[in-house]
Formats: sequence, structure tokens, C-alpha cells
Amino acid sequence: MNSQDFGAPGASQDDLFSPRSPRGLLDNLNPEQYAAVTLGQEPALILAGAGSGKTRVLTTRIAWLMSQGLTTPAGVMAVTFTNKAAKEMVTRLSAMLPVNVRGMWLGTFHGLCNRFLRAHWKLAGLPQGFQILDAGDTVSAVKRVIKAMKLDEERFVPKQVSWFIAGAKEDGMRPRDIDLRDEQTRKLVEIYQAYEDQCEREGVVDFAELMLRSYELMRDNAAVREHYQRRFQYVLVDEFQDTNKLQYAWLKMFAPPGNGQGVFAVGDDDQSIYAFRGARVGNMSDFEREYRVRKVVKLEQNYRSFGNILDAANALISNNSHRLGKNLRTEAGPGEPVRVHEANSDFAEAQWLLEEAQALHRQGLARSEIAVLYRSNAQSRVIESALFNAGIPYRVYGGLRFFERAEVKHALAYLRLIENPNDDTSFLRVVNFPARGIGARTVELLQDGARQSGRSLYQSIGSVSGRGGASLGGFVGMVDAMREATTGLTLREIIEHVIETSGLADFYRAEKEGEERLENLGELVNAAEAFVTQEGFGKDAIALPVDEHSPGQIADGLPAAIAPANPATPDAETGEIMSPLAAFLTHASLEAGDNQAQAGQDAVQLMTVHSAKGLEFDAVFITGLEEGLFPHENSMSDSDGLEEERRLMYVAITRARQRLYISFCQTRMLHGQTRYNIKSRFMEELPEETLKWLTPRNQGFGSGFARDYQQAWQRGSGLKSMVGAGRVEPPSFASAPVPQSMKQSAAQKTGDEHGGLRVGKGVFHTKFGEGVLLTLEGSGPDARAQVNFGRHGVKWLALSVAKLTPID
DNA sequence: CCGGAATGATTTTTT
DNA sequence: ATCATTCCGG
Repeated sequence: MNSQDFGAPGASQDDLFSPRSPRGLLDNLNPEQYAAVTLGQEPALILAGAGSGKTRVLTTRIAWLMSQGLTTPAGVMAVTFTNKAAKEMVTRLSAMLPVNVRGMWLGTFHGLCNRFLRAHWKLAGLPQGFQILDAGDTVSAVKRVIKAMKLDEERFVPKQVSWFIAGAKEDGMRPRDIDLRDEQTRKLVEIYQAYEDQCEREGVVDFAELMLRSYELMRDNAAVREHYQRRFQYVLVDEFQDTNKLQYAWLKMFAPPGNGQGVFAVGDDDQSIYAFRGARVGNMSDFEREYRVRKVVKLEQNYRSFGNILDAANALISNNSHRLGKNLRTEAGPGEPVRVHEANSDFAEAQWLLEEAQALHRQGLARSEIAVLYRSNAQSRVIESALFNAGIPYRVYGGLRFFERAEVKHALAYLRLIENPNDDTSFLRVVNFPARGIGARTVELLQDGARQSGRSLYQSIGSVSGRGGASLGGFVGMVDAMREATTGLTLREIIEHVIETSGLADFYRAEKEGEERLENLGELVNAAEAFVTQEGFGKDAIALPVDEHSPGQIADGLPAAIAPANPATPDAETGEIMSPLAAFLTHASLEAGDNQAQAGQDAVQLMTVHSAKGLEFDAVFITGLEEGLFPHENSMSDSDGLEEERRLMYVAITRARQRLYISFCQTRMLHGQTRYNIKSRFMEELPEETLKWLTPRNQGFGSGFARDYQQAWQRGSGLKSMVGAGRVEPPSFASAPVPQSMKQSAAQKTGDEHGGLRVGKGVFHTKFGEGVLLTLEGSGPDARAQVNFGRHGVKWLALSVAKLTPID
């Protein structure tokens, strides 16, 4: 999109303009892009490198298909992963053609599943107004199940169990499908089953369930399946490398191999960075094979970055095996070298990048064109405080999303209870918030009563007698009164009413630091207002299934028997079949909303490398290129993990248009402890000729930070990874927490010198190479040293055996 | 029931 | 260091 900055090959491509297409649509596409856009109704795999105009190809293809009369909006399904990507597509598409985006199935996997299930709730075995649990809701629902089953929460950690359940669902497995290989699994499956029953009772579905339910309905109902397969002539999938097993299976239900539909999968195996949550890069090669893709189109022309940046990226990624093979090229010339900076500490790193960023800004670069990337969120703090103290505006991505804030979730819980009083998750969230004298004991009694009768908490308040019962009656009475009082009101009025009568407003007004929370509640009202009036997505969600039974669609062959289930009385004028409130609640679960309010300001952008995917900036700082951090130590043990880390670095590098900085430091505060690091192996994988060192190259290990050595006894994370890899026995003291009082003496002890070795200094080992000495302890034949050897890990060595020589 | 103190866990993240 | 959760005494 900023190709003009780099002299994109626009002029040379006028000859590609086809007189049959609307003027401009195919202008300035390069030959590969053109080939992809104008493919016929056949399966296609597009390998779209970073900055190769992927979104443009996707949207242009949709526009082209319609302009050629090859299909209509109803015949197209376009799937993305994020709401942001979906919105981007809508925006660009409507700029190209006056497309009826509403009639098109364009959205996220989960958004489309929601749409599908809203239309076919009956066939899918769901209640009409089913609500969607977000990640947090899911964990607390699982937690309740574990409690109810009286299982040990230490052995069955709710978060991990919910991860297990989601993982099973994403493999298409119901409880009965899982192999009960051991006792633990047997119990987990029991929890899974109980969780499913609970969701069923409460009329809620989690994210994975949206996908699995849709998949199963398509699989098991031939009429539905045939209808949708006939309807969608063209199916486009973005970020295909990020699809998991279930998503691919889902896709195959809508457009199976050999069915003649135009399935257009776009992806980049080098940018697959979500294997850790179930993404299968292998889906790309599976797709190529199963769909018998005749020609894979590679988009390798990069319109984003200068040559040195791309050379660095290409060289780095070439260290990965199992690639589909692709090399980015640019016509923009080499540009500036990649600048490399080594700092003594994370603090110094932050200070340096701040000054550098300020200099760029003074040279006329907008702050919003400067991005600071890091591997893990914890790294943002020191950078933030440096920027904050210097008074430089910045924006941090990630963190709490709007709809995930506690006060917002509380308000939503009341709203959900109005919509569905049997939603136990919401019931429990607010039954005693604000506090109204309903304690843990009372809630426990209520839960027992509910369990015995198999009813919801709301239905079971009669089972608790005495004072607790009376308070519960009061709560339920209040919710019922809210429901009554808000019928017929607008969404905005409903929410305002709930915030006031629930006592939430008063609670936060009374609280010392409730100001911001009150503002967020006000913001919730605004969000609702915007949702109702907004064209496009919001309205789309409300009026959703209307297009499903527009005359054309039914005539299209959906048998009456399986026609979308209608509510008794859809609104005659708008066709609304969901109440605005229900639709808004769905919207809140499906789209967590942006997190930072200061989005409009010109500010330096701070984010993890993961969240930078898909974005681009004129100047990019990649920080913390240190072994154990990037690559992260938890990913270093196996080659798959390491390759994913490398792809992550590849993604980071390719975010930069003009100027790229890479930095690392010798010491870093982590979890309140200073740790000594050596530079990342990825640094060695960057071609020297693309780099420009801002600090002296090949500085000896440990130079300049020996004065900090007294803290070097640290073991913590390094040890953990060691134990995890099963390589070394940890020293006995380290596995037990060390009392604060002992830390000083232990630290001082490590200050000792041993045969010229000093903590914090570099050492050389004949087998493991260079490392940093972290700890020295014991004496004589028992003397041991802990050394960080970077790629060889952190090791404990007996000095009587190991040959360690000091360097520097 | 509430609030302070102890305890524990901190890769990456969308929906 | 920091944040969230849990525990325990008033």
C-alpha cells in the first residue's frame, strides 16, 4: 500500500490492463498478482510473502469475480482470522466496487460460524438465543465443573483443562472420541463431558464449539451441506498457514476437494507463528495435495522493504527446513543497513532506542511510523517507563481489551441475565457484586441445590432457606425487575438502566479509583449506541440471517424442512430476529474491542512481535535479541519450537519499510532479578554485509557489567529450562525457594573468584564454546559453576572436571 | 463479609 | 517486579 515510496513497478504493468475489466481494477498488478486474481473456478494456493500485496490480491479477486459476472455477493465466502482483517477487506472491497458486502459471507471463522448457527440453531441443537463464552468465561465455567466434581484444582488446573477441551474440539473430538490412555486423561474427559452438559444446560457455547458445531451440522446434514456447497462458488481463505485441523475440516465441508468450487487459499508458511495454539502449517501442503492444486502462485515481489532488510530476512529464514520455498525480492534498492546495537542493560537499551526514536521524529518521521517490537509483554515495562519519563507519547498494543475489563464484564453479566436467567456464569459473576450479603456459603448451598435438581442457579433459589435464601430472592427479584422494566426500551436505555439499578454505578462512584471504571461503563453505553446505528458489521450481526431466507436464497434450493429456523415474529420492517440486546452481547463476545483509547494520537507503537503481524512501519526496533528471550527458552528445546521462533524473527524483520534496528543487552531484569544474557543465535544468521554495528562488534563477554556480578548467582529460569530438558540435576538449594535474607549472603559468596573465573565474565569451554559465568559455588573438588552457553543452554559444571578458561 | 497478607505464576494470542 | 488468587483473622 505504500509501494509508491519504493518505486513499485506500476508503470511497467499497464499492458496487463484488461479492457474487459473495470478500469483500474487490474492496473498495477504484477504478473503473479494478476495471475492469482484472475484464476478461474479452480483450487488455488497462493504463497504470499510478507509485503507482497496479499490483501490487495484477495480483495481484487473478489471484485474481479463480480465484475466479470462470474458470481454474486451471495456466492462468495471469504474467511479471515481477525476482525481487523475482515474489516480491512470490507473497506477495500467497497472502495473497488459497489458491492453488497452484507450479502456476502465475509468474516472471521468464528463470525461466520455464529452466522451459520444463528440461522440453523434448531438443527444444530442449540437454543435460539445461545450466547457465546469468551476465553475468560470458559475458564470460569470449567472451574465450576471441576469444583462441582470435587476434583483437586492443583491436579486439574482450570486454565489447562479448558485448554485441553479446546484442543480436543479443535481436533474434532467429542468426549467419546478421546482415547482414554491413562487415568488423568480419563478424568479430563469426564470433566469435558460434564462441561458440555453444563454448557448445554446454560445455553452457551465457547469459541471452539462454534466451529465444531458448525462442522458437525455440515457433516451430518446432507441437505444443509448440499445447499451451502451449491451456494458458495468461490471460497477465499486468508492466513491459511494459521488454520487448525478443525478449521481445515470445516472448510472441506463447505467446499470439498473435487467439488468444482473455486477455493483460494492464501498463506505464507514462513509467517506461521501460531503453532503453539494449534495452527497447522501442514494444512498448506495438505491442501495442495488434496485439492490437486495445479499451480501454486508465489507472490515474492515485496513492495514494503528495502533490499538490506529483505536480505536479512531471507538469510535468516533460510535456516529453517521444511519450507515451501520462497524468496522475497524488491526493486527498491538496498536502502540503509540494518542497525545493530548492544547495550549493557535493558535500561540502557530503552534509553538508546528512545533517543534514536526522538532523532527520527525530529527528522520528520511520524511517531506512529515507529514501532518497538519485543518477544514478550514483560519487556514493554522498561521501555514504557523510559518513554514515559521522556514525555514521548506511546501506545501499547495488547493487554486488557475493552469488553474484558472487569466492570464491563459485570455490566454484561447483568445484561446476559436479562436475556437468559439460566446463564450461571453470569449469575455467579454478579450475584454478590456489588456486595449484597450473599456469601460464599450461600452460593455453595445454592449450587448444591441446583446440582441435585439439574437446574440452573436461577431456578434453584427456592432450595436455599433462611437469610441466604432471602438475599438470593432479593437478587433474583432485582434481575426480574430489570427485565420487566427494560422491555421495549432501546439498547442504550436498557444498558443505562442496568448500570444504575444494579448498583454498579454507585459502587464505582463510591470507590476511590472508580473514576476510570465509571468512564468505561459510559463507554459501554457508547459502544452499544454505535453498534445499533453503525452500518456494516453491527447491523449485519443484528439483521444477520435475513439474507438466508431472502427469496433468492430459498429458491436456491434450501428445502423447506431445513430452512433457517425463524422466530415466531421477525420484525416486519428490519427483519430482525434477534433482539438488539442479544445481538450486542454476541458482538461483545465475538469482538473483544480495541484496548487503547489513545489510538488517534501520534504515538510510538509498542507491541509484541506476534501482534505486529500484518502491520508495517517506516522504522522498526526489534529489541531483546538474546538467547533465552528470543528465541525464548521454552521454545529452544525442540527444532519445531526453534523454527517457529525464527519465523517470528522473520515476521519482525519484514515489518520494516525503510529502517530497521536490532538490539540486545547483556543484563536484563526479569521477574525482579538481573539475568545475564548473550546475544541471540539469530544475530549470527544475519549476513554481516547487511548490518551496521552501532556499538563495537564482538565485544568480549561480560565487558562492562562485572560490577553487577554480585547479582549473578541468579538461576531461576535458566535452571527451569535445564530441568525441563532433563539434562542436568539442579543443585539442591535451587529447587526450594530461597528466603530473602539468604539472598545477600549467597550473592556475596558468588563474588568469589575461582582460578581467574569471575561471575558475570565470559568463559570458554572446549565443547560448548563461549558463555557467561552465572554462578560460582563450593570450593575444592566440589566447586561448581553455572554457565549460560546460549544455544547450548545453561549448564552446571564441576570445575574439577570441566575445562573453563576465562576470556577477555 | 471484608480486607490485608501470604502465595504463586509470569511466551507468544484470536475468536 | 508485579499482578492475580487464595488464605485467614477481625
